[in-house]
Amino acid sequence: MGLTKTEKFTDQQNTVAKFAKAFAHPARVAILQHLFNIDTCVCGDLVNEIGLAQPTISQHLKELKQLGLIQGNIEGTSVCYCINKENRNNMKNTLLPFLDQDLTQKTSCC
Amino acid sequence: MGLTKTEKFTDQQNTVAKFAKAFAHPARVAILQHLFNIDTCVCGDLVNEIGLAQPTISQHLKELKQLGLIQGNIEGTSVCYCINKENRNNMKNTLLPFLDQDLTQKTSCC
DNA sequence: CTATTTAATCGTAATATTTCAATGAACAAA
DNA sequence: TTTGTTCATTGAAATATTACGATTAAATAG
Repeated sequence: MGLTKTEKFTDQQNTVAKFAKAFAHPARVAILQHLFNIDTCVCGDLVNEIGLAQPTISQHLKELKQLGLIQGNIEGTSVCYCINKENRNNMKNTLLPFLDQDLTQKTSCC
Repeated sequence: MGLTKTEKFTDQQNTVAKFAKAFAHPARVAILQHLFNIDTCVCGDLVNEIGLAQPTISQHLKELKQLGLIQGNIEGTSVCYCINKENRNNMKNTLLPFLDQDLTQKTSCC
């Protein structure tokens, strides 16, 4: 137990959940927000920006990278991260229809 | 450790993360989707719909209820669940601006 | 009152996540 | 070469999440 029964759900449902997990932690929200906001790419100043230890930030970056939402380029001793626009659009296109459904015609029974 | 350092983040970031957690599991995605889709309220047939044990579904429902996204009414021996539209709009208004940011003018350095 | 039905709760096991100190690897600067 | 900087990885501890059997609680049916 403690293990999600992925096979019980549709691909759609698993994909939505997977993308939602990306920003289901405030540190990853902060990282993404930072990368959204700046024009020029960020490097390790994320560690200063957010107040967590360097390995912690590194781990969150790894998860976002594995999801494909960000990518990193080595630049000398530092690493430059930025949004992967294509995958980010993917996420948008997956999540927006789920979030944005029109419920005005639905009757609330409770 | 193992505990999110909420105090390091802004209220906005914590709120986004909190709402994202709501559908960061495919079972909760399935529950929400089901409640979005039907006009009349659902009850315990969520257990049949999704293939998980009754206590497991009950637990996911509890989380969604605690977030305020759904509400339940007792109807005889069964319980009727439906979306709480106000809080659902709250979630929408919190998450959409985050997801839907325009990045076309941002330069990708990598 | 006694089943029966439905769903919440309890208890517990398994797995996942979050965090960081310590270490390592790659590069730059002295 | 040695030293310092930057970041990834490892290892471990703490906490959280997921899942379900067993039980309980509440309403209904007979």
